[in-house]
Amino acid sequence: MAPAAEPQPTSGKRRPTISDVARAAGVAKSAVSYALNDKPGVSQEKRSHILAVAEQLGWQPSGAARALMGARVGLMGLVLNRPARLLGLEPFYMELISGMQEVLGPLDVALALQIAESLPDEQAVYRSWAAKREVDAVVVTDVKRRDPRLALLRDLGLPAVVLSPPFDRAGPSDFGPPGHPTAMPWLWTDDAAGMRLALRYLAALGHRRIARVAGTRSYAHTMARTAALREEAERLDLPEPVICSTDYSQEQGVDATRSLLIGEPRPTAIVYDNDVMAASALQVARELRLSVPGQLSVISWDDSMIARLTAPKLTSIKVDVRAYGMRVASALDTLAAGALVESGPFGLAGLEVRDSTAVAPEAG
Amino acid sequence: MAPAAEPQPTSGKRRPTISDVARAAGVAKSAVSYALNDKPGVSQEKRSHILAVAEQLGWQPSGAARALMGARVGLMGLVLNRPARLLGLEPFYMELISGMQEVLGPLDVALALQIAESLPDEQAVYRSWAAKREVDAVVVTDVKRRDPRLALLRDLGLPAVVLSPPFDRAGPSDFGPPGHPTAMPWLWTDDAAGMRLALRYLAALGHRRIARVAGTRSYAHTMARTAALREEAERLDLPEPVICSTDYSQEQGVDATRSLLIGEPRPTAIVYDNDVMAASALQVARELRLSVPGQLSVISWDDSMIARLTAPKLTSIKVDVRAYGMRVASALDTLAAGALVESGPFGLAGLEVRDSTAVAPEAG
DNA sequence: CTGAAAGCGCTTACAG
DNA sequence: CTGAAAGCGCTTACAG
Repeated sequence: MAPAAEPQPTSGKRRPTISDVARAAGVAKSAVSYALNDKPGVSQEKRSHILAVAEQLGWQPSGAARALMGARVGLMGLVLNRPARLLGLEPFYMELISGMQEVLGPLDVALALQIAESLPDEQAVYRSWAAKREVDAVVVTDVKRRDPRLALLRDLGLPAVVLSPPFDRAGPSDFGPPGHPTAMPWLWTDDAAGMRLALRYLAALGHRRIARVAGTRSYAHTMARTAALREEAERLDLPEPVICSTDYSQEQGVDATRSLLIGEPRPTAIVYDNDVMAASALQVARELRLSVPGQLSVISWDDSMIARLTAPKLTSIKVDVRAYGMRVASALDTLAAGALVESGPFGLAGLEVRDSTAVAPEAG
Repeated sequence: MAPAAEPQPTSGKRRPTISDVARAAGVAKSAVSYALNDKPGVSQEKRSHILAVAEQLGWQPSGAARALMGARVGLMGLVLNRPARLLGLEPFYMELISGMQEVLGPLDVALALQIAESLPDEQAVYRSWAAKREVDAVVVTDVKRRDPRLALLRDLGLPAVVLSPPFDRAGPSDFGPPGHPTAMPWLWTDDAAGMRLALRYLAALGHRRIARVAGTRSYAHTMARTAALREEAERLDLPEPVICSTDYSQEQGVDATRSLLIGEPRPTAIVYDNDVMAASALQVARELRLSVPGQLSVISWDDSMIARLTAPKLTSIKVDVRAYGMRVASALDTLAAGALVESGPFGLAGLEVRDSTAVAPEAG
């Protein structure tokens, strides 16, 4: 944080520059610059005098001038490319942002938030940010296979943290071997592990007909979940799970749930890709006179506040999104300082068991 | 949005400046500047030639250099000063932001988001932003009486949109008479009207013992709601409503609800200051074996997604937060352009009637 | 260790 | 209408 509330020298006046400080301290501009930036070139005595004068005058650095010199601008970029109407509904982002700010706030860096309507729009934002040096680094979410944004960011030389699992074991092309730091590290929560956990738990409860209401199909994290679901079902000798794709919205969640529940054979458990859809699923179950968890078990993803607001409360795959945000923020800071960061998974997925899951009806 | 995807001239290279454009076009730097900024001083012919060359070279303005000259920086500031852990829970902010971006995105301006831990921290952020010219204007929320931030922003000369109702009829001191545009306009949703609406509806259903679980007591909007509640209750000849203050969190909402419901006389209806607390109230009612809406009517505020996820769905005081955000954004843009904006209320409060309200038990 | 000077990329009076 | 020049606030070689 900036220094505590100082009385404004003379409000409305032009604010002091290093020339003013130099004049007041009786030294050269360069001496002031060295002192202020803690660089060699001034005696200890002069240094402290200059600092005192600067503080007394209420001097503050000009971000514009420093940015002109190529310094960090103290801003990280985040472009959200989901339809705006869905954003208010995703606690994930607010929690991510609040975790990021936990780290960035004390560093005095803010988050530049933009909402884009399309992938080209999002890329235009990156171009503009890179050209204007408006941000030090960006975070990229919802990555698709051969995502054009990644190549663009590399060309632009804009450091980025990619919030996505890699597409295969070997990892994406500009990914490098593990232990190889890069200016575009991938940092992901362990989607596959979360899915396996949920599936094993349901299987242990005797469920066999397990369905899934997934988010956007082309995202890497969706694909990671899907692959894990299929593999684990096979390993557990369960029938192939039915998967419905949605855009994460309440509406599509409701539709998918309804079609699953009126289908044959009816699943006894459904895993959802977010809390919002799982919560609306409860209403569909009620509408169809199916008791949860008696006749239908429901597992949600994210474990946001929503999972605790419903009745019954939702069993949820839990990721510590705030801690994830903090990790992402420190990666951004490292990149902004010109250093490199290693790719890798973040944290452990857990299962928060609440009241929406129970033994399968046949097994009961 | 920036122009569509152009192939990078030579990626990794130094990006072109107006000097490069001038050289390539065979004109003076000043001519380029005039042409690029659509100012007089170049012939039409040269102008279009310069524009073509600039585009061909992939020239982009340097935000830093322009900011040095005092131009707009294309960034609006929003400091959130609620505890970070509560932010993920407030759909209000995400909806406000998404509404703002609806307007700001096409203007190519981003939102600088900071989370502050305290009022002094928040003020430090404003000082720093003002000194570094890091934002063009800011939005201020959760205003208290004699809020020090307002005087600070005025002194700093940082234009601001204040998201709060005024404290009294005459309005705050730096508020000016209606119809008087200012660099610090107040824009508020009609809290008083929303509260009156809710109260009249409950009274019409026969409720008399009506309680309220309020948010932070010192905020102007909380006070506006409280005043409206008291006045309207008196007008309707109802007993004075009991009011519990909270910090908007689920936990405090639960505590307040429980203490109200085990108190004597027990209220037959409770109005909540947000959706989160109202949703958790349903769980307290269940815990105490009180049926909603049979024995207890519940009204929430905000009408976010949460109101539709609970069972029963919540009757909610509805404000079009996204539209509000759009209005706020255009006010910010006007201020950033150096013009003034009039203070005033925004939009109409409505009541979205769902399943959490019914006739009062005595009247049933 | 210190001081005068050039330069970052742009805008804007100021003479021609 | 055009061109050479100064300046925004800072940093950084470069001589003393």
